Amino acid sequence: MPGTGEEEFEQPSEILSFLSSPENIPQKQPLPEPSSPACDPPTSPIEDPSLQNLPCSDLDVHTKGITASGSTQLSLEVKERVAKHAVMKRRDKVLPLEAEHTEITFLGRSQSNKDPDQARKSPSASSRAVLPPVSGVLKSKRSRLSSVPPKAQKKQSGKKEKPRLMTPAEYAQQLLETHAERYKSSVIKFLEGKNIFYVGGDMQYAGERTRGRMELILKHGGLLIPNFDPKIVTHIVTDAPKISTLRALGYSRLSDIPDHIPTVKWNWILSAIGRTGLLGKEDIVAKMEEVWYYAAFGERMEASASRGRTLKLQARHDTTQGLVTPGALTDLARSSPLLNRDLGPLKNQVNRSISPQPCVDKGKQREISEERTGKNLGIDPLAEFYAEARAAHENNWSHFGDFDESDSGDIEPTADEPSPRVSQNKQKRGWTCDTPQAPKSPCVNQDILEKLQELQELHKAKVGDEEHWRAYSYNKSIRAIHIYPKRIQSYSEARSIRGVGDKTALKIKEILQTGDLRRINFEKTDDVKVTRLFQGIYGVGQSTAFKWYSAGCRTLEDLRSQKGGVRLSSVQMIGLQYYDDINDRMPRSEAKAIFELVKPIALSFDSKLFVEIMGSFRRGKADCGDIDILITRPTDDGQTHSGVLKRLLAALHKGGIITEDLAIPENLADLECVYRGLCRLPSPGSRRRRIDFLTVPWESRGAALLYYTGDDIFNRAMRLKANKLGYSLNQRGLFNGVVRDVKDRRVKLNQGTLVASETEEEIFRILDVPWQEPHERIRG
DNA sequence: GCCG
DNA sequence: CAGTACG
DNA sequence: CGGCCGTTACTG
Repeated sequence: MPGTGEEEFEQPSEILSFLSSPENIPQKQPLPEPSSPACDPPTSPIEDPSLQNLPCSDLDVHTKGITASGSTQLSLEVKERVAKHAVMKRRDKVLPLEAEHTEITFLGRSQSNKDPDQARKSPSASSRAVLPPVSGVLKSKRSRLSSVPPKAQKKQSGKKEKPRLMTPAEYAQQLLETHAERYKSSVIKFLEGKNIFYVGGDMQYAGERTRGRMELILKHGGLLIPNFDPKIVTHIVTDAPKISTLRALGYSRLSDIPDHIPTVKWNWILSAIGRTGLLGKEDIVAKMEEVWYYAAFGERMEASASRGRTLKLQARHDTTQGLVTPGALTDLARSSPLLNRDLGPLKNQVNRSISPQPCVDKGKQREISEERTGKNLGIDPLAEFYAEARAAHENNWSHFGDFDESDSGDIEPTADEPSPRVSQNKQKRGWTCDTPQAPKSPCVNQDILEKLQELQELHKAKVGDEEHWRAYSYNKSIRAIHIYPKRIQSYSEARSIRGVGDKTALKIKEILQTGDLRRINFEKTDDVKVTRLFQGIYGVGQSTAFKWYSAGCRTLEDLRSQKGGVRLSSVQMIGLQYYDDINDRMPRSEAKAIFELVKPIALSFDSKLFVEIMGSFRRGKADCGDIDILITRPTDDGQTHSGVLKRLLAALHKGGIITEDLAIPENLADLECVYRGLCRLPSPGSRRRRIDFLTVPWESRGAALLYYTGDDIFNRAMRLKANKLGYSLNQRGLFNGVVRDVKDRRVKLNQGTLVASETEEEIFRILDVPWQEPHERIRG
């Protein structure tokens, strides 16, 4: 990936001439072998590395924490609404328009209109609100990918800790003496009240990494303890191996560490830093109570876990009373609650996509942004570390089971000491869209998952609604099990998980007992295998696949030779031709490269266009199945984007970027169009990639962003919730007062009134769904 | 398939 | 209209 | 027992 993220797009004209240069001759892809292994449909995509760990409890904290009273009220209202709606439904299935709701609607809209600038001031807004082309989503993504230029921070840190060699203890001591002035910058002091002993590894020399980390600890309100003292220290933070850590502590065994002092990895702090834009201080602090999750050594985990809330009290006790905590620091922390995003340009880059609390009410938000505008801090010496934190946050580094040591015998929290995660997981209510999920990649129930996934795929390939919903159901159980923290031990434990019913629990039991699931081989019949193969062709579903199977076709070659008289549509023909290309995912960088060819062309037609890449790319995935591009345009000058898609497609065709059309909108001049096609990089050997364009009216950009960002499961969950609340949500907006057919609830008799559509957060808020960044919207 |  | 696809 | 996203959009 090319680096800095600062490079500007090439000039449109250059691009155009490049595109039309004769050397870009599309080359034919070889046809895939009939039974090539790649024929298997893309099953269970690797989990997104960009996921973060937000346990479900965030929901609670969300609503009671920073979330202002206003939104709590909204919450309540939503609850009432659900109840009311349920009753109404039973009676006559007609939805009332409530007066109180109109008010909310009004509030919602006024928020988005009143202060359009505000979105821009908030660094995270770029991903939440639609912005003019310059500061779009892409930019924030790019800057995140790139590493922050180290120059700026070197300068400052060089000034302070000259070449002088210091031990970590000495450095810590020095910091303690001098830091009060230095860290008046506004960040969330989530380490306040915590006395931290940091072990970097080398006890003789405090390296750059150690020094930086120590500064970060102080910067976030933590108290750095130079020399370990179990009476003072509340947390040990270490990335060093067991031996060196023990040496630093002066102990000989891990068990010598007092039980009340959790020993956590640096990730513990990193992940908190990574959340500073997403959560408020209380939320982060609460989050950090889950020290067991970041345990540095497996065998120390229980000690940390059982400590639980005693820690909080104790920490407070130890510190605020006497120990250092300079007053100035505390004051500042208090006066600037939510701020770590305005630390100058560098910092902004790093944190740009972080969002504030979704539900923060208007007044509060203004407060914050005003406070922010006054500040003018220079370059943050710690920018590099923020980048690191950001990355950790997004890449889900700190997950359960990620221990440096191999001796993790009893990772499992004991049954009588259920981890916070367990209770969260057993949540009995709530919508799928409400809770950001962070599946732990090495899942303790991996074997079960694999079997169920296999079964799901088999059912998915079959014909009929019944099978369809069966597969759907498997998907839900799989997700539930994936986030279940413990190894499932029994039928009843499996049953206790929401989404796992009798049948699945029985299957799990069989897997536990025999290590196998006979049902899989039972279902894995020849027709399913072939059907699955055929459905890998774009434009072929269960129905067609089965038809072809019935006609005697068994391989892709059979289809090519039209065995049994089967006929392929033109789209299916293309799908067959590029079977492997279409079914493979592309690296994120390639999606970006293609997008960066496309965007300037569009902008060359009209510089006011909003052109953004959506889908899995916007969700931060490392690989993308396709490229989804959203196009719209503000209408404040009386113009629209009508017609640009037509021109754009023509240019892309001419440039050999778009090679095949799969679906062309009926009227290319409409403001709202969907185009699907294949494209490729204009370089030799490049493969065909799926590309989609979606154009929408400017007013519905929020709903469109929401829809086009996905993922699919998240969207369905949002729409389901909307429906249950009496709304209707689609890519055009959130509607209220929809009257549905009494006989068939799915049929709407009127389109309802528009409630929200201009910004994503508006829709989140009205539906009372905690705000989630694109990368947090992964449910599949 | 699961859930209400 | 059914089938397929999109997130 | 009915619902499980969308009066989604495009193809044929």
